[in-house]
Amino acid sequence: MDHLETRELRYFVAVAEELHFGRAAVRLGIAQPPLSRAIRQLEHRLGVRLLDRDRRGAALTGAGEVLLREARAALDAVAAAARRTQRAGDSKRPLVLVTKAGASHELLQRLLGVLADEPGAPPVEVLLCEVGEQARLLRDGSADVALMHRPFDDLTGFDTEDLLVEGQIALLPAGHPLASRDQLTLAEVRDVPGLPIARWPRLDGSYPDGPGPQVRTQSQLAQLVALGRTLLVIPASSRAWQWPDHVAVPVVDAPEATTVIAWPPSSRSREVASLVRSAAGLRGTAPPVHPPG
Amino acid sequence: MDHLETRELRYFVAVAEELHFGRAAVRLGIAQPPLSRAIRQLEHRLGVRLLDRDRRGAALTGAGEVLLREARAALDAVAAAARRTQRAGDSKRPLVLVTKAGASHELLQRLLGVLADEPGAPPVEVLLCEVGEQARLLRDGSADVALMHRPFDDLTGFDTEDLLVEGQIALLPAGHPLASRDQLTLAEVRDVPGLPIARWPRLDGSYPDGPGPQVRTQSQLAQLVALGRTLLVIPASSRAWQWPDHVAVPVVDAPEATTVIAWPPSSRSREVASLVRSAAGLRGTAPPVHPPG
DNA sequence: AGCTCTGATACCGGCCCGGTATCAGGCGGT
DNA sequence: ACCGCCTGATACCGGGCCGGTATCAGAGCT
Repeated sequence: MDHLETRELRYFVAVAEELHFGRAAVRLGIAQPPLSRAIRQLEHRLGVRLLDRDRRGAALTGAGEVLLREARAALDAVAAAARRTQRAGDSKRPLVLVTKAGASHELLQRLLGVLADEPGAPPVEVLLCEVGEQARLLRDGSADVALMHRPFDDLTGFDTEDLLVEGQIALLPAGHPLASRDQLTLAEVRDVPGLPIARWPRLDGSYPDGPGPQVRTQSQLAQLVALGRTLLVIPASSRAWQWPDHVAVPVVDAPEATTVIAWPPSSRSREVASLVRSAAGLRGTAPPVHPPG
Repeated sequence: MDHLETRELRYFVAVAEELHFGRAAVRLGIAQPPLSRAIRQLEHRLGVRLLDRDRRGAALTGAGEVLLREARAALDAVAAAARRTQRAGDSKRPLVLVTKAGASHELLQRLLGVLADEPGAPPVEVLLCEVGEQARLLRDGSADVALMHRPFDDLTGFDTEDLLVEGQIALLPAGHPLASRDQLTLAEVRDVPGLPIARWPRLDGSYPDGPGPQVRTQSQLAQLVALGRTLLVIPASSRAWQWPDHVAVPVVDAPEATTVIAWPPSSRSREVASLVRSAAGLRGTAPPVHPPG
């Protein structure tokens, strides 16, 4: 058996995602017949049936599901190789640090402040992304390091260093009965009448069933809270993006949220190591969870 | 910029490892001119110089070193995609568990025993490898799970579950003065006259400098100990491969060794999950470190 | 039956990969 | 200084494979 080419993997991923040869071909910018042939060759090469063709499209076999998952990871690795190599070519390129927009704002500010003061520190470019995108940007080489949050983000496959452990708060619309409380419990927050928890898209882009509004970005979420349509429980440091119409109330029994700095285990460059060291130096200097007074 | 193909990565890795276009071409089974052209195209495509050509061969640039590391990881991921897909095609294929030959022998025996008794457990094929090979076999899809040892093995990029924490022992030639001791300390074991620590090959195949003998396999090592040429400090459970000519003495202040079960984060199949669960069920049943009596 | 939508097949042209032959240049030996 | 020798680079050619167009085959629907 000789080696797979990324072209074959890209073609397969397109078909597996569209479950339709014609649409996949359009997405790839080629015609349908060569695509059918390529998939057939791939199946023959691997000796495994990947798709069950049908009059109304195609369906993944068990092996096809495995290959879809593996192929995505492999393509990310190849893309990462290209991106990281190109960035290694630019001498004195900045490191890219990615974080969820709005999360861990104080920590990030302090980190950037420390780096600005240190003469030897590498320049850092901050890339803000939406929820759940950090892992992909880190995996495919678009970013060098990420601030992520345990237990919310998927940290598998990364090296991490804990930076900050904090409690969580409920973010409520100002004026809501619960907003005047000093503290809340998870049981009180769950199933609040008229304030269902918002629903995030799954990895495949579909939404779970439920009563809450569908959201895709944090600004959508922030506005929905301000409009009195939903509430959320988030790490205390996310208060940074609190609106005037928001009220934050500590949730005393919520699991602790840990902010970590994460990087791909393969990229152990001096610059990344230095950045991680600077970040680790901030550990234990968490601001108080409750506002003073 | 369009996409890299694995062919280009394989070619580059060959050249980067050989540092010689001619030898790399032989290894790849192609002629030298197309290889030179392919590398040149790759450099042009990435917009980065990867190799400094020279009258006596080639040398990696900084970007080249990055690409070598990344390309190896990417090629492993692609190979893993192929292997895992093929194995997914065989219905009721056994899971492959890889471990260092001789390590954690009792734990492995107990694990296999438990799995044999459980009716729903997946069949397991055991693959024994040499030191440091587990990570690669796991990464490239040749194995589904591995028994590895912290802090000795490189666990980056894998999900793990701790199975067994144990002390370490010194394995000495029978008849050596230290062999009659009840226990030893690291300081005593270090720099024993006439018993230098053996040297293992680095990732690139070269050996570090030092007085000890060069070894590549555990059986070489075992024999060298029996011959009175070296000593080693290993987890207590590795006594399983103790020879009659070996004597094991606990090293009281050696760092603890943890046996973990590891698997690629991408392969979260039911079978792997079930195997990990069975293995985790053995936790805390470590045999005593000191032989009874 | 006929339309439509699916993927499969047939065939052809162009590109790119890989081979052979050759070149260019630095180094070492006598 | 000459000549081999080794390095990678260049030139050119042939074939295979990829991708395009045209067409087929079969099932569901009206």
